[in-house]
Amino acid sequence: MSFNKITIHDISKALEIDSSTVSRALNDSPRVSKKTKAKILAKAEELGYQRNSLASNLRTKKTNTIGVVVPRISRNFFSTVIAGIEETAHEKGYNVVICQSLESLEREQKIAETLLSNRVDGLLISISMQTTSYNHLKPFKAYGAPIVFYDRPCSFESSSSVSIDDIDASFKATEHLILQGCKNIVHFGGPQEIKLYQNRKKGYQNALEKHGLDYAEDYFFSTKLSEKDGIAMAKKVLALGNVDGIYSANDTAAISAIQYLKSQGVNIPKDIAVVGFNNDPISAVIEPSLTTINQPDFEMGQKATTILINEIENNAKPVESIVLVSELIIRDSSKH
Amino acid sequence: MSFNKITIHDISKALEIDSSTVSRALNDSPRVSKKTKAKILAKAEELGYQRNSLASNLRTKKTNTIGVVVPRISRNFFSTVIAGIEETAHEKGYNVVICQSLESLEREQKIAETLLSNRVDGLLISISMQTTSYNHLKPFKAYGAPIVFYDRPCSFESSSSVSIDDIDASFKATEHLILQGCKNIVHFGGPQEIKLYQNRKKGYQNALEKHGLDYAEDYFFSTKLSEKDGIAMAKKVLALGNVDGIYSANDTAAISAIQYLKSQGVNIPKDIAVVGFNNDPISAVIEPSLTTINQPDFEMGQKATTILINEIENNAKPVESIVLVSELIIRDSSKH
DNA sequence: CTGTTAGCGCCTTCAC
DNA sequence: GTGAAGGCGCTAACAG
Repeated sequence: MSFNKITIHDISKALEIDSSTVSRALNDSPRVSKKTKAKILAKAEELGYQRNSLASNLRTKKTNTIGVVVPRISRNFFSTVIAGIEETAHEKGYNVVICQSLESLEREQKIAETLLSNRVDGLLISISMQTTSYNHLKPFKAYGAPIVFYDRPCSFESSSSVSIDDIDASFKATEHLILQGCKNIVHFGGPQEIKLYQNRKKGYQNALEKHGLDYAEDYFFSTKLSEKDGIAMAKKVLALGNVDGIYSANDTAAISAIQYLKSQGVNIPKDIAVVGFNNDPISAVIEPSLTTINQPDFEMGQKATTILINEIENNAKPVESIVLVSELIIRDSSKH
Repeated sequence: MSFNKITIHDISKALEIDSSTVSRALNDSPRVSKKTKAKILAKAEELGYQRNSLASNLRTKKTNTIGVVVPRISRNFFSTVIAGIEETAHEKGYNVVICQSLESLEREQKIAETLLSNRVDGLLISISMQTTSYNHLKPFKAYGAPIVFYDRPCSFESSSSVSIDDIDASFKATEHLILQGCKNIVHFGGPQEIKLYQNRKKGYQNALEKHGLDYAEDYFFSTKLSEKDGIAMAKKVLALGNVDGIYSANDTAAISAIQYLKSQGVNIPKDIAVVGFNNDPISAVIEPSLTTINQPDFEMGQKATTILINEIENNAKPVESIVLVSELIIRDSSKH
């Protein structure tokens, strides 16, 4: 098992050059002559030297790594945010460590501990649905590692957060239906313990109010975001009889609802117009009649990362709360 | 900026107990009396001590971390594999670092370098579509860090690989259509530079051959796996006129094709039966008429991780190639 | 430009 | 059971 574990000292010995010079050369320091630099790099290559970042990071107290905590990578919304995070991070010379909390506080706590013990320079986190206490995040601040909350804002000490204006997006969506002439608009909502879904409901109510329409309890359906919810709700819609508009806070539900309604002979969007979130690129292909709310997800990843790196490198103070705005993609306005 | 950077020495001083004992206590060594252990843990808590894994990993030459390279986390297939990987890894006390190559060799190389320099104990990798040379993986072996290839096998030195028997899955899918009475079966294939899609085509051809059906070039459509391919292919199917079965190597394409065909008045599965891959849980809801091939994706993640950890911990020699088998989920066999 | 010295925070012999 | 000493691999003063 004589494995190849070459250190700068091996290069140093082989060349009879001090290890500190070797270190400088490997870090492309300007304080080493081109000639020796070349010699060192050649020898490193020859011996199959592989830098040990653990040692280097320990010494410099910097890992150039950002920890990212995400509820679930498989959700298209989040994987797009991650893409934005990675783009900006790599651009600025940072690595990214992605961890899934799976909406579990316990996992989130464990993740936080590992990330901190591995001394990430900063943390980007979208807290789990279960998270109500933030003790597991305090050590980061105590260590001088900034935290930026994305998507799910959170009033925790002084930390930046980047999120989407959900009330505004919902308001736009609902108003769009109203302006098309809808009078009986149903809202497929999400779990009301979550701020996000509270806000979406609020935007819906605001739009109704502005246009003099009444809010009715039985026009609000709470879903658990499962795939089958759409169908169940579509059935309720049919039972109500007079529904002419649906604003869905969840694309999965909206799509299966449309599918079901169509199979029952309902004409979408003529009979019932639908607005939902376009979190899945495939939904546009599958369901072109769905007017969608386009969320600035990628942009959110970029923005959050930019803010975080600024706090890491320049000790910038938190910007508190940045809110991004969604836009409506209207594919079919031929209602009525 | 007086940040809280407590080390074992701070605890050591505060308690007048040597740092080596503190270290032992924090690692729950049996060679420390319960009493001092309790005292140390209490003090650690009190001072807000946070372990520095960089130092500890540097010293022990073990990170208890597995590097995972995945082409794209947003693909449902891969995120399920990752779920399997994480389950097994965490069970056995390992952390997981997930990196996306985005099908780029250049990124894959950079990722490999960072993972190795951070001294992951082993690597799980599904190589990018661009990858043909494996020089970036050699240093892992030189370092004694085992590699396990998952999903996209790869003959690289002696390394284990876990993959799915694609020929078998395709054969089953096609045979299922034949046994239902289909005679003119089209295959929606993937890029033929990729082994996976070659194999899927081969399984399709094998089934035709076994049942005495001819393979026709114009019944094979090569897709680039984009969302729009399904519709384009559905149009070709209609142009052919006599197609009564579709075996799709890609669920996205299959679903949009079905949607399009239905919109053109085709009865699925009566007129044309379809079998595709169920890589997206939503597809089952959206398109219940799609008979699906259920891939052992989660299982693959678990298996690959088990093998890797075994190689890491017991220096087990590679098992070369493990092949997992898919099963068919028949939702509607009422063809004709 | 290069070498000397010291130490990041932790763990692990080896003593006692 | 606990302490003393040394070093994992690298880098950052400080010299010269």
